[in-house]
Order: sequence, then C-alpha cells, then structure tokens
Amino acid sequence: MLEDRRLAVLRAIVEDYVSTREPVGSKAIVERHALGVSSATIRNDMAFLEEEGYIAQPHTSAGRIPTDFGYRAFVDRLSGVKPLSSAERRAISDFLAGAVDLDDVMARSVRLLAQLTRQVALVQYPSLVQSTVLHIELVRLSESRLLLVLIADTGRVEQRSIDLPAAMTEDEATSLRARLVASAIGERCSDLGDQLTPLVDAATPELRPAVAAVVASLIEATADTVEQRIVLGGTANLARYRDSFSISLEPVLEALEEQVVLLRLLGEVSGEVTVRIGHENPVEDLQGTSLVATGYGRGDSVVAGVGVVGPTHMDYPGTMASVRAVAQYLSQILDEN
Amino acid sequence: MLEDRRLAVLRAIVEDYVSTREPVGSKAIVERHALGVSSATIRNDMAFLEEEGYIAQPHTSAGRIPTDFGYRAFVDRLSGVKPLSSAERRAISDFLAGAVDLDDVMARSVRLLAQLTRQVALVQYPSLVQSTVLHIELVRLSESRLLLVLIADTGRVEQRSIDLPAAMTEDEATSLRARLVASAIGERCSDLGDQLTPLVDAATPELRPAVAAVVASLIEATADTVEQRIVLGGTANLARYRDSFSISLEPVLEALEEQVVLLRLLGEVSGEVTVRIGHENPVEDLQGTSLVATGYGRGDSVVAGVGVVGPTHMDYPGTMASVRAVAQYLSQILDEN
DNA sequence: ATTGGCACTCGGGTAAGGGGAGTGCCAATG
DNA sequence: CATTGGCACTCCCCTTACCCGAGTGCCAAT
Repeated sequence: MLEDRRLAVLRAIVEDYVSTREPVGSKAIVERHALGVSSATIRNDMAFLEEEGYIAQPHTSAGRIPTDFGYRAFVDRLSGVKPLSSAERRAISDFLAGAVDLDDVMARSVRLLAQLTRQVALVQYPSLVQSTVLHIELVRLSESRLLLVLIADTGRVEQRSIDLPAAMTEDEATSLRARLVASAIGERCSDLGDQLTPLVDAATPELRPAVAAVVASLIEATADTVEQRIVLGGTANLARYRDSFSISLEPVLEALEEQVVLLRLLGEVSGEVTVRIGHENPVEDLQGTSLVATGYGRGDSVVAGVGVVGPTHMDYPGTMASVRAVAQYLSQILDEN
Repeated sequence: MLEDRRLAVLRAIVEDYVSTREPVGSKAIVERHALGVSSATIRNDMAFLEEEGYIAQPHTSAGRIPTDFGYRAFVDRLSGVKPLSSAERRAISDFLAGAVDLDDVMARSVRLLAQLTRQVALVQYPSLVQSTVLHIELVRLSESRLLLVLIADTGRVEQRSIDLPAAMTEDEATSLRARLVASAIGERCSDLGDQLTPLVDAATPELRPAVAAVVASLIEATADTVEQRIVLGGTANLARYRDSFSISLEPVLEALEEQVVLLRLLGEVSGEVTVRIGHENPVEDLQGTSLVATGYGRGDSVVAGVGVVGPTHMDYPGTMASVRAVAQYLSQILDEN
C-alpha cells in the first residue's frame, strides 16, 4: 500500500520528466496525478526514493529527476508495453510491404523505426552465420579475375572479386562453379569451411591455388567478424536532444559511426526486448544514452538485431512497443522468403 | 596594383576567418600578413570590399566576415588547389587498396574523405545507367519466386526478388536465364528495356506473364530514379560546427538523410571540382553550408559523384584537393576492374 | 593614395539583485 | 504512525546595470 504509492510517485516523476524534461516537484505531481494525498506526503516519499537512489536533485532546491536506477525500476516494475494503435501497425506493414529487396527492407526499416520513435534507429542485416546457402555464382571477369556471389536464404547477397594467382579458362570456371554449387548449396554458411576444403584437395595441381583462393574468399566473406552489417538512421533526431547528453553529442555521433560499437550494442539481443539504461551501456561514449533492442528472425532463431538509441529520458513503453513491432514485421518478411 | 592589394585583403580575411572563426579586424590583418601598409589603409580597402559585397560586419563595431560572394571570389580568383602531402596520398591509396568489394570501396571512401576533410562526406555508387551488364543470374527460390541478380561492369550488384504470377519449373527458369544472359550481357543498362522486350513477345503464351514480370523487374532496377545510391559519413563532424549553422544543425542532418536531396547535390557533377557556396545551394536547408564535389569514372565518362558538405567557412583549397584526390583514386580502382 | 589620430559604437563579460519554485522540518491531527 | 498545513530557507536563474576593449569611420596631414 505504502510501497505502492511510492512506486506510483516514481512512475509519476519518470512520466512527467520524460514529457516535460524538467525536474518534477511535489506540487506538480499532486496536480497532474490523482494520488489522493497532499504534497507534503509526496515530499516524504520523494525523500525516501532519493535515499534509495531512484531519483536525484540537480540542485538543492529543485525538483527531482530519475536516476538510471530509477528508470530501471520504472522499466522493470512499472511500465507495461504500450500497445500500438492500429493506425501505427498499418503504417508499419504498409511501409515495409513495398520493399523490393533486402537492402530496401533494411533501409525502410531503419527509416521507419527512426520516425516512429523519433530517435536513432539501428537495424542489423541477417547474420550470414545463421543463414544457409541458397546459391553461389562465379563470374569470370577476365582471365585472372573472378567475381564470387553468395546468396543466402535470408536474402543477403555477398560479393567478392578475386585476383587469381594464375589464369583460368572459361571451362575451368564453369566447372569450378558447378562443384561449388554442389558442395555448398543448402549448407549453413558457418559450415562452408568444412564443406569446401575437400574441393581444394580434389583440384588438379595447377588449379589448386586458384581454387584455394576462391574458397578462402568465400570463407572470409562468411567469417562472423566481417560479415556483420548494421544500418543506422535518424541521426537528425539526436540534434533535438542536443542538451540532454552530458557534454555534447559529438562523441555520441562518433560512437554511432563505428561499426564495432554498433555490433557490441546489438551483439547480445534475444527474442525479448532488452533495455540498457545509461551507465548500463557497455560503450563509454554512450553511457548518457539508453538502448532499446531486440532480435528478429525466422521462427525462434534470432538472425539479427534491431534497436533504438536515445536519451535516458525516453518514452520506454512506447519505444519498446515500436522496436518490438518492427522486429515482428521483419521476422514476418523473412519468413515469407 | 590597388586591385591586387584589395584581393590580398580579401584573401587574408577569408584565411584568418576560416582558421579562427572570428571576425577579422584591420589590425589583425596587418599583424598576420605582411602587406606593407597601415591598418588605416586596410580599413579603407575593407570599406570598399564591404561596399562591393565581399565581406560584412556582424555588428557595427566588429571585424569583418566573408560573405558567400566573398568566398566565391576567393575560390574563383584566389585559391589554387592545395597539393596534398605525399603522406596523405599514401594514406589514401593504402586505405582504399584493402577493399574487398564495391560496398567496401564505397564505405572506405566515405570514411576516408570524412577524415581527411573533417566534414560530412558523400560518395555515390557508380550509376547503373552508365554501366554495362557483366552478368545476369536468375535463381529459383521456390516455384513461384525468383531472385534476379544483375552484375554491372562497375562492380555493382543489384538484386530483386520476383513474385511470379504462375509457377515456373526449374527447366523453364534455366532456359529463361540463358535467354536473358544472351540478350543482356555487354549491353548498357540503360538499353535493357529495348533489348529485353523482344524476349517477352517470344515467350510461350503461358510463360509470357512470368517473363514480363522478370523483364519489368530488371528494367525497374535500372531505372535512373531508383538505382542511385549514395553513402554518407562523418556526420559527427557536423556537431563540431554546431554554432556555425544559422539556426541549428537539425535541419541540416535531416536534409542529409534524404536520398533525394543527396542526389540533387551530386546530380550535376562533372570531371572538374565544383564548389557551391551557401545560398548557391539548391537545397533550402543546406543554404548555410557549402558543397565541394566532383565526379569520378572510367576514362572520361563520369559514372558517379563524390563530395563533401561543410560550413561555408571551410578550408576550400584543402577540401578541394582531398575531394579531387579521392575521386582520382576511385577512378583508378574502377579502371582496374 | 596613405597614414596617424581620435571620437564613437556596441558586443560581451561580470557583478548585483530579486522573484519564485521547491525543499526540509515541525507540530498538529485522525 | 502516516498524513498534512505551515513556514523558513536555499538556490537557480532571469534581469539590469555597468564597464572594458576591440574595432570602426572620418579627417586632416603628408
């Protein structure tokens, strides 16, 4: 009962602070939320909440602001996931339905998510490691150059051009292509190494270096350090929060331009919506921001992540709902293929 | 003689303002530049330059700032293109040499250019319209879905998945693929429409809708409104110029997220380095910025653009040199294929 | 044409002051 | 014992006033 009201006060502070972005005073809470008690009571509760680390005062005589710990409690114990309006759901599905290929799906998703949340959106391409080979194509660009195209069942298409150690005839290329196709199609990309090394051994001595180069290139293309791709959108939204980030937004923008950083952010997503608040964030330059992320994929295997980066004082329920909805639609699109 | 000195004064103002970003006074010019005249003389010249619209005073009693018109004169009449240091040239060539495919080349270029100029970099993928078809691949995903892959001689790979109006057998797909290959390879992408429509007419009545869908998809993929792609990098650099842009950088970031806007920016590049200063810019939200851009391509045909967006008070000679150098290396890489 | 001198302008930094929102504490109350 | 009205207190921040100094424009002299 008492505990309940204190949580209600925390909720009120978080909600008001998120919407006004100004320290919340006891009086404001009484006015905007019908808690049925006086401002003095609220003040007592606030003193308690501050004691426990949920909220803080920017200055001795100002209202209260939620701490990261306070947001954490809000997310864990107070916020249901806000349901999206049917109009929003329709907008999402319409928007993604028009995509012509995987690049387009990714580009549209990131744009959509940025619009919905008014924050910076991240969308990761389906991981090759989690995919199987749908097709392999080998195109002879010149007598000593090949173009290798790998098509995965998730819609990803990877290309590599290969400088051969020695010339290769058209017939040789065609035959190599056939052998690659035979050994690789239907296999998981992560197993390509094991599947293809026999091809190198089986090749004639003069062709062996060339085959080795092709196989190496194929393995390199599917190595999980290289193959990850993440697209980013809505950075303009950061500018609206200019003064929210402790110092400036330059380090934030810089961090977001590093693929490595983005990979760390989306690296541990699961089927559930994950929230990382402020200092919970592993990336130092992003410890003034929060991350809301989840995974998407076919059935229950997560093939990639999708998420949003924004100020710690974001609308968590709304953002979580949007991220989850976009992930669901992405999964659905993947399923259709 | 007199005219010469006035231009020298303009140059001094531009250079000092670019490096200090503070209004330049007559005294400062006398101190930093050996013009051999007194500050009173400089003041007379400055009054003249202001009369003519080259410079302006932010406040009645402050130093002078170049106007867009002043920068224009500086670029046209005063600035040679600053040569790059050999270390810089080496850095460029090393950086681009490690690229494994076209996506990688584009990503590296944009990153490199952003680093060199410390501004926002734009790199456009080689236009399909200017390319010829190197290969076409048709993969049967299911009995009513095909994946179409188009490989251009510029290294671009486009993919589309196609929902067929009716089922198609493996043999039919193989045969269609062969016919596409025969008609399309070596043709310019822009001619694909003319080259491929006969295939539709030649198809059997039951296959005709399917062939039409494939051809339509191929034509759509090479339509010049759709096929353009531009990558963007170094937006973090904008944050460093936060106060340079009249209002805020939000509209600038927003404009830069619009593909359409980027296309307009790089739409009219030629082999020469083009500079658009402030209000010369066609995009309203970017009229507080300058664009330095040029084209790259094989031989003398320009296949795409590359450029930089930054504050009007940028180091034009240096930026022009970097943009030109990156374009040259891009052309070279394209030539090697 | 160039220059030194000089009065003038005005931006921006610093200091002082007051209003107001918000707090913590206390005594009273059911 | 939780709740409440009252009240003194604390600072933040906005406004005002002020001065300093860089920079200018003009003028008379060379």
